[in-house]
Amino acid sequence: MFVQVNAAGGVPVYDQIARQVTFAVANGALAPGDLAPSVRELAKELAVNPNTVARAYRELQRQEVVETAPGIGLVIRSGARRVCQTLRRNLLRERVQTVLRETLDAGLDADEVRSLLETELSKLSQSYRRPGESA
Amino acid sequence: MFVQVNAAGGVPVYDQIARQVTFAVANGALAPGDLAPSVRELAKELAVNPNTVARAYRELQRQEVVETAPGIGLVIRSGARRVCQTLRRNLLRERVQTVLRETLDAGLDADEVRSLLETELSKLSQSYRRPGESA
Amino acid sequence: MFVQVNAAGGVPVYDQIARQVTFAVANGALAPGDLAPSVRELAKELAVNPNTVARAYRELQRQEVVETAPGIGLVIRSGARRVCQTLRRNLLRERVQTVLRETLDAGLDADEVRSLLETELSKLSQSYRRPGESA
Amino acid sequence: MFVQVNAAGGVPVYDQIARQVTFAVANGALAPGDLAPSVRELAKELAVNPNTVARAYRELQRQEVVETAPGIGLVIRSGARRVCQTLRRNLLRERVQTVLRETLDAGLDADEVRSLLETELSKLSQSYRRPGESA
DNA sequence: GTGGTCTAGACCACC
DNA sequence: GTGGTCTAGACCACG
Repeated sequence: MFVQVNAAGGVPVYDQIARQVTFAVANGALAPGDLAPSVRELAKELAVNPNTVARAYRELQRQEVVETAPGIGLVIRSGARRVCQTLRRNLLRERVQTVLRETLDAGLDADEVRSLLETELSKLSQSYRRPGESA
Repeated sequence: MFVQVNAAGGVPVYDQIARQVTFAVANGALAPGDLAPSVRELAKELAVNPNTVARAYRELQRQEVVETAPGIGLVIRSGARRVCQTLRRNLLRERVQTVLRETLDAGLDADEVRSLLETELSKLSQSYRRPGESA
Repeated sequence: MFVQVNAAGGVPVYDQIARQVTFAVANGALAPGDLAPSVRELAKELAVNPNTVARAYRELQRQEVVETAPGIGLVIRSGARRVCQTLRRNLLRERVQTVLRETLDAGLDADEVRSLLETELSKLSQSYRRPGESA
Repeated sequence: MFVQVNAAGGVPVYDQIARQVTFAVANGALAPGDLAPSVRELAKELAVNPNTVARAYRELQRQEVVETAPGIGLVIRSGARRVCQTLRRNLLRERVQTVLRETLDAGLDADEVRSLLETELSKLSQSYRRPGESA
């Protein structure tokens, strides 16, 4: 499955779930018309309270990513891919801005920041050549 | 003064204070032997409860950045500069890693991440050429 | 319950609570995976402000004894037993060294110290054969 | 000089001074009729606020260890030696009891405590064969 | 004047 | 229900 949660770290579980579903749609791993995993199934798999999964889906519904198909479940909406790509772009941009602001607030200049970023990026990007491959 | 807090944003105020003092020591704006701004004074200046400032200082004390001189105030410890530089480096590295991991998890490849970072960095770094100048 | 506080004596209440929980984990009275007594419950039982208990738990969290399970409570971490045994050993050793140094600074020689310790220990140890029995 | 203070460690400075003078009298290093070091002189030597030294002497006066000899200074009173030996005994006994209670509260049994004490005592007592010799 | 501790009570997010 | 944060204000010891 494409979703995994990390209870520690302060990030709300429902948020992690919603975000990962959004990313999956943006990537095409979930396509419009597909059924999203059921609340019970996903809750069981993640060892998480069903309420938590339900809340994640509620967010996705509000953002027009999924819709309920009565008697069937939750399906990915037709316009979801574009929506999710936008959500993803805005989310990432905001996160990037925050962390860049932090480095500049700390007193580093732009080139020190660039070198820090490149160092860490080259370290990390190796493990991500084929994301999920080893998971 | 070198510290300012932002009530919104979810980051605890006591954390913002502690971090900014740490950065000030790392930068040399506060030197070992100096008295840190008093709890009451800083609380008044930031329009924040003294307990919140006290909590920030408690963290700094635990990290061996300041020590209490009873009846005098809080003084920057002798080894503080190195400690703060280490703290700053580790903090920034961890934040950078987190956000990079997020972008890669979202399905971007390394070059897309590079371009995103460079775009945002060049936008931001202009305002930081002389930090505080326009504030 | 395994914790009781003594308002007099100068020892901070939050410290007494943290120490006693540490000892309980070291003894096995609290095992990894267990839920620590809730902040509100413990505060009520000890007739102490919830903030004070929260502060004690904050210390324990910093020492990696407990971790917060959001919406659930505080759980004893997996490595906690070893950590607490180490904390206990270091704490006691330091306290013993301090008091021994005091006696030697006071001008007593080693044998005078031994006799003082044995006198007091035999007086006290009787009440502790079955700790809590007479309480 | 027989007095030295340690600002860190939480023990009030005035307390450290008073206690060390008490011990010096108990040992005979200061004898009845001797002049105690003047407030200014001692304050300067210890790099401490004169108020702090004054407070220490106030305590000693209250405990009938010293008395003011107008125009001369503070002298050790005639009965001081016995008084100081009693003070010392009570102080040490109380400190010893406290730490023993802590070890027993921590779950150690009497023999474990004995072994802990003996280990630390033999380590420490070596440096104290001739106290102050290397200072 | 300084910091440290504690109480009381509010509000938030999460489950 | 849970913990986390913050405010408001009191009291203490120290210098």
